[in-house]
Amino acid sequence: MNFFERVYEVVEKIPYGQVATYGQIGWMVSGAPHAARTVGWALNGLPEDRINEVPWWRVINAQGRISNSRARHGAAEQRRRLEEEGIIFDDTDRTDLSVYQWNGNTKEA
DNA sequence: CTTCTGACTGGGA
DNA sequence: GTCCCAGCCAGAA
Repeated sequence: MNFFERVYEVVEKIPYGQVATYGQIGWMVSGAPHAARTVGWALNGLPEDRINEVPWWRVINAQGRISNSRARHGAAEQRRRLEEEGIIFDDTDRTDLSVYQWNGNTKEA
């Protein structure tokens, strides 16, 4: 299993209405505290056919903001999807991680 | 093998 | 609060 696939699997486990940070994903898949960049890079290589099955839009940075400005789909679409899930954005386009951040557990919150 | 880059992060200005 | 700089991991050239 490649690092990419592991990232995708973890992202797929993010529950509806919740988000996870790149650093969090990185720690879960590789155990490295600073693998966040690699996670973003992995999602950057996310195949188009997996766009609909991997909730990449639930992955944001540690600041609670969207960093995918350079991504293909853009931050606008990501924000729109998150808002549809009930996630509220601040005036500075930030979310409250203390409320929406995924605890890493798929079974119980 | 070495070098570069990236949807990040944290600290300092 | 925002902006800029240096460091981290994993893959591609």
